[in-house]
Amino acid sequence: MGGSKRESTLELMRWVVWGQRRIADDWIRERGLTHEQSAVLAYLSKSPDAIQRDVARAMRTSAPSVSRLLAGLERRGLVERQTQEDDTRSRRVHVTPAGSELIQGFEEAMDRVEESILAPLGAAEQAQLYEFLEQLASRIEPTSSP
Amino acid sequence: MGGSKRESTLELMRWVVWGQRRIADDWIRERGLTHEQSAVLAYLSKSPDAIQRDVARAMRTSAPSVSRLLAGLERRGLVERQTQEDDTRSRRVHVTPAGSELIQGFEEAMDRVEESILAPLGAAEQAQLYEFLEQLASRIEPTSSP
DNA sequence: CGCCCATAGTTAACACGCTAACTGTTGCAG
DNA sequence: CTGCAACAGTTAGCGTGTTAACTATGGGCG
Repeated sequence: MGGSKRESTLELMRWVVWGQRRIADDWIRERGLTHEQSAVLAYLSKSPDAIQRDVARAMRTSAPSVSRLLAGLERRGLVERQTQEDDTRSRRVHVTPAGSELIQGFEEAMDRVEESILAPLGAAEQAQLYEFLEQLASRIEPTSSP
Repeated sequence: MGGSKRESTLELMRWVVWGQRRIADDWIRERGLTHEQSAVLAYLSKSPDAIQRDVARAMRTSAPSVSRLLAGLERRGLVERQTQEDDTRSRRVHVTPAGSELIQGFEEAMDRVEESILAPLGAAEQAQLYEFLEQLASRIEPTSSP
């Protein structure tokens, strides 16, 4: 009680994101995965020719995180990494059949989670929210290259 | 090249939040703190009689995280914890003068960060965005009690 | 050709999030 | 009064995010 403290816009955003993770857990934990592992598997399913650096950029995380994450997935037989012949620095990553089967239905499940989160808003409001966020995000992205 | 992939609303939100953390780093890292430590110090400055459980609820994190985080702050002399006499299970936490001085100006700095993030939107749009998020968040919060 | 810098990936160290398991205390029911 | 559930806090284990330092390869320039 008390504490009718006004939350900031960004606090609300953090919180909605947290709620989304919470709901998505149902699908993800059922398969013994983490959010990050699921996201990477889903990305790799759509980008079969990616090298690790591509994964890092797409997930907006660091190279060390990707290195560890993929090592874990490889240990479980969900992905495989093979060094390129023409450039032995980079390693191409591809999802194994086991990984492919495990991540099946991920996108649809996440879409349903998002729907349930956005449900309190009407279609027009959802579209407007999307536009607002797009404007904010577009000012963030270009800054990522020092 | 390629990948003009449409991002989901929640992806955009995660991304804006990430950008906010990035900008806030300037203020926080300057003082040798982390985001979580700053947030906890700021919260404790406004809630002097809090026990650790209160901190966990306010920060929306788990009891173990708070335990470790406060142990670290205590080691640096920024907070102190003392067991209650009437209920020895709980420990009241309060910020030391050193901690109070270090966190001085945090709220204002975070307000400025938020302003810079929301700058692309006009005042009316910011208000509308806030309302949308409030509606979404209000559907999330009550769910936290199983 | 050889030096130098950029790139790809790894490892290590620290902090944090979570769950599970544990200690210790409080309080209520039988 | 005894027993047991609820509660506060801690510890341990795993996975992730970050930075810093390191290896190794690729490509350009003197």
